Amino acid sequence: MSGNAAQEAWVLLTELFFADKPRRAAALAELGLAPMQAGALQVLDPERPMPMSALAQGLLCDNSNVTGIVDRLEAAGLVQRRPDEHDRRVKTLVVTPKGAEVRAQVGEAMATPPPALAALPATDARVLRDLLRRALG
Amino acid sequence: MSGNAAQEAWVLLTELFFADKPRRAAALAELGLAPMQAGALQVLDPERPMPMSALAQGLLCDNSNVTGIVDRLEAAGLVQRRPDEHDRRVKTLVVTPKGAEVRAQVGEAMATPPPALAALPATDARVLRDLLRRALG
DNA sequence: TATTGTTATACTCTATAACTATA
DNA sequence: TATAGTTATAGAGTATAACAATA
Repeated sequence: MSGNAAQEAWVLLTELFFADKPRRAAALAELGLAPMQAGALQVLDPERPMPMSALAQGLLCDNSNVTGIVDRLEAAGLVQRRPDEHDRRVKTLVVTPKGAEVRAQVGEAMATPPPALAALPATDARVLRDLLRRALG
Repeated sequence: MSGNAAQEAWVLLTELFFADKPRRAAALAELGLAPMQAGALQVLDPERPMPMSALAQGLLCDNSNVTGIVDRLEAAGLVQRRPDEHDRRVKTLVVTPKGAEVRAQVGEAMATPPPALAALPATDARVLRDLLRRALG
């Protein structure tokens, strides 16, 4: 069972992610965001308002969870609920200018690789990136 | 800023992890464990009892968080608190036989790579594993 | 005085089911 | 009937500060 390279790689990746937990938490705390609030901002597109249900799908969670998350983003002035023009059951989420700013900061913080990756020789980094592009492509 | 291979790789890895969230949640739900309970079981060593504080360190969280997590593991019969022999402030955590069983199941579930990784050609998987081994030392 | 583990408090996230208003 | 979003409820994790027992 231990002669599986993909499995070993996955375990190593899990360790890499877990070790990065404090850095992510600190970065989000500095922006005043809880994890799912940050995730929601990333899923939302400032240029393309989307319904609550689309956000739930993007966050891989239930519609009912999204209500509270959006409540808090709205209270922070980062997002607004707007009635949909065609279906009056739907509420469309608009990212405010301030929300777009914070969103960019979140994106930057989350895209910063942890030390172990940042320290990779350029060749290795490219090999890794290309391999992942192919795998997820 | 976008010409950074390590950064792109990190973003792809984040996506890979995020997409795997439902699978992990389902696997743990089947074992009747919440995420941090599963993490605690992984950090604990059935052969080497450790203090609460060591578990907190392993979980990268505060001592106060561990109290509740261990309460629940103990209620489930997976772990026991035992007084330390040398320092009466310390409580030592012992994994029960049932705990060791569940721990192994958690380990197996978490080591299962997501589809995108499992589908890698053997050569790619080895390249990835070796690269990560080097990066994480 | 410092440390281990607990308690208290307040907030966030999760899962489920019931509810409303629309369709 | 079915769907979008909300509400209600209960459990779980988080951060912080205060606390008791022990060192």
